[in-house]
Amino acid sequence: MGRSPCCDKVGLKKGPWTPEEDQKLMAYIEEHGHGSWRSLPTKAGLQRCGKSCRLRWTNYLRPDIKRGKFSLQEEQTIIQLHALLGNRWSAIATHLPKRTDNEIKNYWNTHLKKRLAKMGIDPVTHKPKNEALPSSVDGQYKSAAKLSHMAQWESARLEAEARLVRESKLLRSHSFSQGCSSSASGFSPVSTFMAPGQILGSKISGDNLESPTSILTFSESIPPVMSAANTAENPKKQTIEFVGSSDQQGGGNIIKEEGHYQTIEFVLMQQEAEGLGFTELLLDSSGEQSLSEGGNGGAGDSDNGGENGGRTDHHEDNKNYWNSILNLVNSSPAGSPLF
DNA sequence: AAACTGACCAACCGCTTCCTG
DNA sequence: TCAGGAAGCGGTTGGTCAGTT
Repeated sequence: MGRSPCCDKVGLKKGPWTPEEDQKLMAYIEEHGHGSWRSLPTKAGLQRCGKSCRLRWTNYLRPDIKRGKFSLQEEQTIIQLHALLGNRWSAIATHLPKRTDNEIKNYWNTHLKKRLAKMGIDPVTHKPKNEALPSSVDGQYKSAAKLSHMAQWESARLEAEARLVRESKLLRSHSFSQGCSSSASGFSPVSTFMAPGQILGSKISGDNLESPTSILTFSESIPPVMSAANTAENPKKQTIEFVGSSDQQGGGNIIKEEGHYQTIEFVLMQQEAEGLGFTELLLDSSGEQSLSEGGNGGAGDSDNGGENGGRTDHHEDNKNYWNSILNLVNSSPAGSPLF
């Protein structure tokens, strides 16, 4: 595209931020908001480029950032979401409140990726490294298909969320107010994972805005992301309803394709029937056994009595893969290296 | 005590996407 | 519809520090 680097101007400082610079930036944003990042440094009296200011603010100075070690649940969430979404750090970060995409990315690269690699799991594909990719094993395909559907769904949903946020900004700026068809339960139509009202890391309070392209309607608010405990202890009725027409992207992937709709509906019905949360559904990719069932999943899981003793086909491998991830995180205190 | 090594993470770079005129 | 600017995003780099030799 040939865009000129924003930090090329002479006199602009690079490198680590000093406490004084931090102070200036925070003071300015607290008073004026960030506004245009490009013009901010001049106004705030900083010898930095706008990009650097934005990064410093979003990754470090923002008051709603949680720093420090990742909890067990956060690790679990990252691994699961990475399996679904790949390196879409910002998308993953939307499900980890108070964590930045940069922090998650760093944590993945320095901790989680290595753990998976040492387990013999390809951190990119989340498959055992020695597993031949083409496989005709029925169960594996089913699992893969299910995951794939969920990934598509999640991907489309994220795009819809982004669009919704943009629309909400637009609506606000035009003082446009319109009745919202979302249920009075306080459900924010944007997320199956986030806390109600929390959109892409920011809060939209009060007004439940409706996406013109797709609406996910849940009978109740969905518990925060990947809260296995929440979903397991408190399985809630979840129904999905797509309303309206699709546009050219995002949610259209789902709404246009009847088959996907039905798949999602089916999966959620199944989930509901089994009392499983999304986490369990994901982890229990074979659909045969819930990982959250206490303690059976240890190293001895593969010789779990009964089925075809000693058989290690792809189906089994696939199932055990997700078991192993959860066992890994569960058996390892957060922050203590396993290997 | 010094040199070396590896882990960690803040910050940068450059590409992509979005927005606006 | 298009071009250019602004912001977002993910990959990568480089500085710092702790542990080891």
